[in-house]
Amino acid sequence: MSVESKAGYHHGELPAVIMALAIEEIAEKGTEQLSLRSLARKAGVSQTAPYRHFPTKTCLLAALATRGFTELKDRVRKVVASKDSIDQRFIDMGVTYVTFAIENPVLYQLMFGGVVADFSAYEDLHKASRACYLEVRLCEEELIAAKDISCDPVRFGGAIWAGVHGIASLLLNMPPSESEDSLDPRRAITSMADDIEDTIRILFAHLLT
Amino acid sequence: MSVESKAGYHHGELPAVIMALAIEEIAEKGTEQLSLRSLARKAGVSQTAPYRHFPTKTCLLAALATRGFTELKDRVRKVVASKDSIDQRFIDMGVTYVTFAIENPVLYQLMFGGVVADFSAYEDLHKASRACYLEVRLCEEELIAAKDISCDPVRFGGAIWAGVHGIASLLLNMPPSESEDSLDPRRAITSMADDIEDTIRILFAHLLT
DNA sequence: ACATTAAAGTGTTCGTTGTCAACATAGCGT
DNA sequence: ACGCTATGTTGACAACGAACACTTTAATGT
Repeated sequence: MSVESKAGYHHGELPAVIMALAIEEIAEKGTEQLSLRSLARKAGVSQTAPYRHFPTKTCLLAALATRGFTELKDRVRKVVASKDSIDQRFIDMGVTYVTFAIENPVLYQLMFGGVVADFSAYEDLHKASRACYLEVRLCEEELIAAKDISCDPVRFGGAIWAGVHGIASLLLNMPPSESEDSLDPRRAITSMADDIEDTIRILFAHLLT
Repeated sequence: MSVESKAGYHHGELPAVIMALAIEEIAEKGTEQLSLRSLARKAGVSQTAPYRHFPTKTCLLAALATRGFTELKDRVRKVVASKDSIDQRFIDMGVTYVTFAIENPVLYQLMFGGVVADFSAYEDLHKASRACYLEVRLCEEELIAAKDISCDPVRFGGAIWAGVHGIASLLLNMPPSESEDSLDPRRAITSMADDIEDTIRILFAHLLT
């Protein structure tokens, strides 16, 4: 009917709608309780319609993780492409990373929580995660070149990534009873930078002598 | 009978058997594909027998996470209780943490991967995670006292925890194509300490001036 | 303008799963 | 010996993931 698609077909919006609803439900009930059928009901379509776009439940989760990697990559790319100083760019990259995690906790958990067991089983996801990581690496390598840092790029990248990723995970998983004020990414990173410098120099350096 | 009954009842071993099998299956197929019934079949018991011990599938996952937090806490406690120097104790704590993550990837992901959405819904899990975190904090506070470090303990703890947790997550989620040699926890930590010290001093310190 | 076609959604079905209630058995304390 | 409680069994049911054949929409080429 020419009636305004009230109950009409969903055009190409169904995948986006399903994904959005999935994020909501995962945030509420967790990955385990998520059901494609209930998503379909909430979207007002047939119970098996989502399968046209996501052949399997894990495929939906993989698609969400892929979207996460892609968006994070784009955000980082913008930072890298900016005209700011290399130092500022690097800091912004860290802030961007942590900000993304806080703004998209569900996606972040799907990306790094191990729910999707084997990335290589989903080509898009595998590619996206790789592309995202390479973008971060690119920022790091620029820095290495600019600062003439004398260390293995892989190890360097690992160290930085570990720090940033650790902050993000910490902020997401922290019991809410303590340090409520530290939800600001910029504060968290500078905070960490401040303290960890002394800490690591004092402690871990011992092991290196 | 004192003889181990072959096809008899499982006595009190069923929970342990189910948990062990669950870890295996999760490692292979991921959390999503895990089924209590298949576990029961593999254990050679009735399909609903596990339900006696784990009223719900998420309860099983929560129990595994709880076990993880408890064991990690115990390991950290041993380190804290040792007679080594405070510096050494602290380093050992970090190594213990990362080692645990590498040795028990499934447990670690259940503990921090967000599969169990709401810890406070499972009292044991909530308590165990809290106890584990407090144990780490205790080690950190000893260090703060010993070194007379002038910073907020919460921020200090956060920084350290982020670093260690980041290393662990990094080692677990890293695509296997790069840096295969870095699976040794001690190397990973010293590696990070080596690089991150320069890195953070060079970069993040900029922000603090 | 129209027929053809691929994409998107529907309805139905099947095997499996999570969950539950009713029943059975082993081992324990008394 | 007796009953109690732990634990495991049996059978049942609704919901789910997944597969299939079918219908409707939108898009396209001639």
